[in-house]
Amino acid sequence: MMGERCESSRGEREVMGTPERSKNSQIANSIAKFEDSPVFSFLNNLSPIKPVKPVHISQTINPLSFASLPSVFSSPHLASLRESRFLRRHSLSDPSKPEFSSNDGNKVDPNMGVTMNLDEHKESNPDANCEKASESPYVCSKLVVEFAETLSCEMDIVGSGLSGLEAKQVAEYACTSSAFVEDQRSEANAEVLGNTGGNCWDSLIADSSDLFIFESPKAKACNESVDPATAFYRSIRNAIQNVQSFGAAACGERGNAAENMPSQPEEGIGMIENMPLQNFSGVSRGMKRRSLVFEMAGGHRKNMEDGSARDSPLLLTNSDGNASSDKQIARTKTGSDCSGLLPGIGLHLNALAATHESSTSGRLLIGSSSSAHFPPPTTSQDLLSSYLLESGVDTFESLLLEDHSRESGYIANEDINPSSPKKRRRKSEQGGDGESCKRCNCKKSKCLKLYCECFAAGVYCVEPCACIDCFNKPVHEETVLATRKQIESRNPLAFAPKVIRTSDSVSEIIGDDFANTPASARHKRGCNCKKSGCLKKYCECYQGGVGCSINCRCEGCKNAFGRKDGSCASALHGDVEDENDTTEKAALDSRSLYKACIHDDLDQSAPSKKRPPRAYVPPTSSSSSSYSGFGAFPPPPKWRPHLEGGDEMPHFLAGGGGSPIKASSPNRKRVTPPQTLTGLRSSRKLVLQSIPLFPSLASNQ
DNA sequence: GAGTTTGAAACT
DNA sequence: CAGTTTCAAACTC
Repeated sequence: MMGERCESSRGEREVMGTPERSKNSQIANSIAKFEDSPVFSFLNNLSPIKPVKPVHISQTINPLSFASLPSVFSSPHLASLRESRFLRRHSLSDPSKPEFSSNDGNKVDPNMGVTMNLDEHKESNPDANCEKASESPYVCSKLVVEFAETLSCEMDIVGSGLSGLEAKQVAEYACTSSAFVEDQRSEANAEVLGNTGGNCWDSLIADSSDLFIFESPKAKACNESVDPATAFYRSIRNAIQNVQSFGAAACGERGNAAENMPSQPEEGIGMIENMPLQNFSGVSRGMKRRSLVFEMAGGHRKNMEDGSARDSPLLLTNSDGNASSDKQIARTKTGSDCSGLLPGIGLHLNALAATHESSTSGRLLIGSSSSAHFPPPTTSQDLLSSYLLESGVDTFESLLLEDHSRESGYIANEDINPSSPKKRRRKSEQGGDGESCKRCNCKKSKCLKLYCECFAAGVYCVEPCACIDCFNKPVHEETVLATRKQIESRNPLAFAPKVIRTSDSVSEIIGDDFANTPASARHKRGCNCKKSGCLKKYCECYQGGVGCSINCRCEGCKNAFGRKDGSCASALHGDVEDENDTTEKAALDSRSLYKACIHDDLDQSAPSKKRPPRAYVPPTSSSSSSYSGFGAFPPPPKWRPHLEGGDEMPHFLAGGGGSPIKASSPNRKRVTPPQTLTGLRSSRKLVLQSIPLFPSLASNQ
């Protein structure tokens, strides 16, 4: 019967491996099926295996709910990485392997939502000690693989330190080491264990190692291993620990790290054990946030890993039998989240942010701002993240102003359910984090056009949306994807942020001559305003908080952040000759906004009578630590209006130069290559260099 | 809350 | 490619 279970689960996983057919619901169903099955009940009664609350597969835009997917923008490189990883992991858990032919009845499907007590398992398995010898290095090697792959992905995206190739080589090295250990492990199993039990345990680890809270004696034995993979892993871990210690020390005012470390030594060790992976995964998680939404298709494979292994409630307790909390589950999720990177332009931009961040700060990207779904900083790595944030390095997200401004309302604030769209809007405009409360109000577009802010932002509509006949929901995934694809075919940058802006705070931190960066350099394209004078939020430039540039075709531009003609934003200096009250108000707003922004770092309350454009809401003091990464409301960027006009534009947005993306701008808005990029510093160059990672839509079709 | 204005997006 | 229509947000009253 147990063998059948293994077979069954394998078959199911193979099905799940088919992207088109692997869905969250299937995962949920499979988990539920297992838990509801008599077999599960039987196991539950006979063994220390305990059910764990299944992970809820919600329909919200929870990044953990949606696997990343190879959307049309998915990077081939990453895809290959993911693929190789997938295959490797799959083979490791291949039931056809000798250990899977075990007659032992204690086989447990990796996909099952169970908690397994390691000690109990060992007791039931007289060869556990032998298994310890063979398995530990394997586990470590798995970690090495996970980490190295994560590193590869991260480095690939970040573009700093190691090149993608180098990182990949690291990953390959790790894989080689892993294979070596795997071979040894197999031999050991064959020699010592033969066909006896406990081998499904190996498969469990193979499939779920990244999820395990694993600090059993085996893991400790792992630390004693001398295999190169383990050594590699250890060195990396130590390095990161050092950084974390540094971060914790630097965050002394927030409480020392020790205070925030778990009281349970085991837990603490486990945390450290998992730190490297988690830290990277933190970054990736944040990055994933935005694009997860439409990534269903590509997420299937990931679902197989994430859903069946990582996101499954499968847990291993440590030797003390301490059940790991859900929190730990989240922490233990590995950095393989990189698979979720770069699914779409938004993601790429997230990656850009990260690139910019790492390249400018010269620091390894460790940790990220915590997600709203994640616990507040209570661990050393969280402290480190906080440190980074407080150091002004909180701006992976800050680059994504437009994304922020749009997305911030869609993901994080699901607790607001105003009675009417306008109330909702008003409420969002009045609330402290009001900007994050926006929801769409579409009536005719079915939320399948760029008119819909949710759709345009790459997120599903959520309940608080007041849209009518909305199709922008997970249940209409195929429609959404098809529509999105269609739109992207028309304009590959349709879902790109309308305004790209680097982080002022970062610039300040790194000493960038911020004033030398024209606001227009961040334009995706210019506005086309006729009547608003670019002084109202009708104007995308104004709304985005950047000045107009020659890319704009606006008439009578009075953009407070920089006029098209390149003149300084006179509105900011009070010399605007307003033609009417409206424009005057706008100018006042702009002044207020400017004041608010320039004092942002000191006083994060906007003194303006009206709320500034939502993209510029000064962050609350707590936002940096509580806001959730890219998709979920990045702390409003610390910014200043850019007073210089100009016509610089990122390469990739310009659609020229080395970018594979040709922006066929609707309305034929000029999307021209920058005439000069002299103002771009090295960090920005790195950002641009990473753009070619975005495969054009055409290349994927 | 209803109605108007606006400009992006979509369409022809 | 230019003109027109549609659309939903922004805005006003």
